[in-house]
Amino acid sequence: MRRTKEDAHNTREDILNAAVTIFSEKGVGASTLEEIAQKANVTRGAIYWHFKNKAEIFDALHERMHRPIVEMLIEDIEKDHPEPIQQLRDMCVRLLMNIEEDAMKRQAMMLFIIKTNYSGDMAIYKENYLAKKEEGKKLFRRYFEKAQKAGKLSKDSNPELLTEAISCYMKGVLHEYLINPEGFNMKKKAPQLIELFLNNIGLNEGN
Amino acid sequence: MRRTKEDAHNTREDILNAAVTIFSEKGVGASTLEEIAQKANVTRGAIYWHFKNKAEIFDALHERMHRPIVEMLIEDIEKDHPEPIQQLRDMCVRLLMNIEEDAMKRQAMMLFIIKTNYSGDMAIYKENYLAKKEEGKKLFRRYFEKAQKAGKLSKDSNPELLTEAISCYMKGVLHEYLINPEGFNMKKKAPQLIELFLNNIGLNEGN
DNA sequence: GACAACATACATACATGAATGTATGTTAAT
DNA sequence: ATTAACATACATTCATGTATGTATGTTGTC
Repeated sequence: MRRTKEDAHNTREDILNAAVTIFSEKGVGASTLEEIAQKANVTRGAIYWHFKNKAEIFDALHERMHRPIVEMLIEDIEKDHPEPIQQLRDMCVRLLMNIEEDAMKRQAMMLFIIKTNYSGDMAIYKENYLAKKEEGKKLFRRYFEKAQKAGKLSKDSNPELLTEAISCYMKGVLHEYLINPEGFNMKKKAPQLIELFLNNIGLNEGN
Repeated sequence: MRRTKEDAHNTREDILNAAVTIFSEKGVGASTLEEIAQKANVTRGAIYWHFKNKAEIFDALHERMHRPIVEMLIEDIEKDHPEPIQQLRDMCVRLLMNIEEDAMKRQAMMLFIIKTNYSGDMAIYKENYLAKKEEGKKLFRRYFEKAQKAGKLSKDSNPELLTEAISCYMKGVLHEYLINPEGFNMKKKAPQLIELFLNNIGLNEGN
């Protein structure tokens, strides 16, 4: 039966929210539309009304789930801070902690780093994933550029390489956490791991 | 018809080798026994003669694929070296390079880090994965312990934390490489990334 | 040594269930 | 009255697991 536009919008949201949960638990490939429908309290017919297939659901999720994390970084880098490396350090710790606390962000990371197999039907989304990853790296890079401009990074530092390194490290820490959340004490480890790495960057910090 | 024991053994190996390739391309969940059978030039009947199901193939692969990497680390750590941190540095670089060059090792990493969704039927293998990961970490730790004993690590260093850090970092670098091998220049980046990282966590050469 | 009986190592055929996509029915908004 | 937003029914395909067929290695008996 026909519903209001608001009801239809809510149904679509329910489907997407259900999909996030199922996808991030079971992986995209092993999730069925029936499961998603049940989780959303609708039938598969409703899913097919709103989306062409599973891949289109994934597509709809893609941007919306990256956004909060990207926005967090953008918001932070645009703040004035006398010590950009310290700023980056705090940001990394905060990001890791926040991913643990905020289910939406955690599911986003789980979905894109662990639970999506970018081959077969999903291969077309690898470009999206790589683009988003590159976007995140550019944001990290801005911290180093800011530090360099402020003279807080030694002359022989290479922002490109530092960006690459912190990206790898953050991904590694996240992967370790996401693969076994109960076995990884994020509150304790995030500060330790990040400080260990970022402590010696720009040894003229505070000069 | 009955074959020789050697023929049967060869068939089993063909099946396992085919499975590695298919699994590491398509992911375990999206691989079918028919594909593996075709790759191995046998029928599904042969697979069912040798293995109960897909999971049992995965099980058979588990130990054998970790072994070369673990052995590489064991062999290295057991060598006498006056500079254990330098030794670790070289080992990390060599490991990354070797994973790029050696298809077996690369497929192993691809399979266990990227292409296996440890949920559903595969959830029972998560423990195996975590155990192997822990084994690798213990080997990394031995470098730090060796360095500490040789007085090449400062008194306030924490081998546990250093082990955790290098493990996360190596995983991050590998993940970056494996998700997009064509876009990652391992020969150029591995030495740079490893040197930068170890320098920044206070493991400067010549300490 | 010859040969029959048995069993192995597959190949092929059959049975089934699950998931997807499409068609059709229903009902309420517009 | 029309049509959107679903729910339900139908059709199809695919992958898995099981059953059966085939032919050759192995072993025991004569």
